[in-house]
Amino acid sequence: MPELPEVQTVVDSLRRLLFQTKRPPAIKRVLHLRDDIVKPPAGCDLRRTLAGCRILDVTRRAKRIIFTLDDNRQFFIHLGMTGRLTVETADATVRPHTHFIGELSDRRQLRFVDPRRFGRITWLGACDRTDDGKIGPEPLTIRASELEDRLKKTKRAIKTALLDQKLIAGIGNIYADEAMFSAGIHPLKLANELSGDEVRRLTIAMKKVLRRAIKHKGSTLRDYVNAEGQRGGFQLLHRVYAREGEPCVVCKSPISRIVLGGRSTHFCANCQRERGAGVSTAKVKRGRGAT
DNA sequence: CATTTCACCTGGTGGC
DNA sequence: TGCCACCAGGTGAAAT
Repeated sequence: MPELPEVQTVVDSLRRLLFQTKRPPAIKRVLHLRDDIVKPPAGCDLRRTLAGCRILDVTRRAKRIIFTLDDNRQFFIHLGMTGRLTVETADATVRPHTHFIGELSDRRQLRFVDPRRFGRITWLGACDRTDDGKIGPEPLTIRASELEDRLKKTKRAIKTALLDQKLIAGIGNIYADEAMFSAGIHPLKLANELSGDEVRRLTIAMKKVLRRAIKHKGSTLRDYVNAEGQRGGFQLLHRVYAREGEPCVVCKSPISRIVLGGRSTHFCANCQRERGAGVSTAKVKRGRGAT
């Protein structure tokens, strides 16, 4: 479930919690670890490897939470659909489906909980650079020209393309739908057929939606919380996602839902036209009453 | 090679 | 109340 804004919010809160003192915290020991959430599974004994490691930094790349340890060693946690990563006091109740507990130097605990177990802890070992090559650029900083180049190379529907982490990394189902609504682009439009203007609109809309979502600490539909256990608030500001049948906030026509590549896809058939330039929702005036 | 489908998991919801 | 089908923020392997 967590997409870029939720992951960024987790990272922000983790940094607040972990780096409040001058001395970087250490993982004293691993109190609990379910082995089958570790990648590569047979690679290394994470319990032993992590014991005594200092956490020098926590950052985000796409939907990954990257921990940088001593000697440039890194691992990252992907939250999958239902993962939570929190820092809690030792006496806090341990939730069901807790798969990792690391005891920190100040006795607090770093805990990873994930009921569906789609999340993973990936050990990267010592490396200068996270294996970036395999995933696409960051949506918050990509330029319209680069997005256009990448979209030109695929004939898939634009919605499907946005969800492809190799094409652009960090966008998931909620923010793909929200960004396309904001840009006034129909989800079925073919990626390589977007005009230059449409790609520019999409680039701007995507960044705007993601930034606003980060400001509201992400969307909590069910499980998602930040490292302090707090829910996000952006779900209240969704304009199309999970609003099937409800009136479009711009034109009042009912929001449509289709299934695309196995994923629920929400859009306004009036504001997001499949052919032609479409109507930029930013420009549409609410057409109330007789004017 | 590009694209689509499916499997991986658990839990919540709504219909009967 | 119980049972069951269906749905969910993701992604990588297998099939087409």
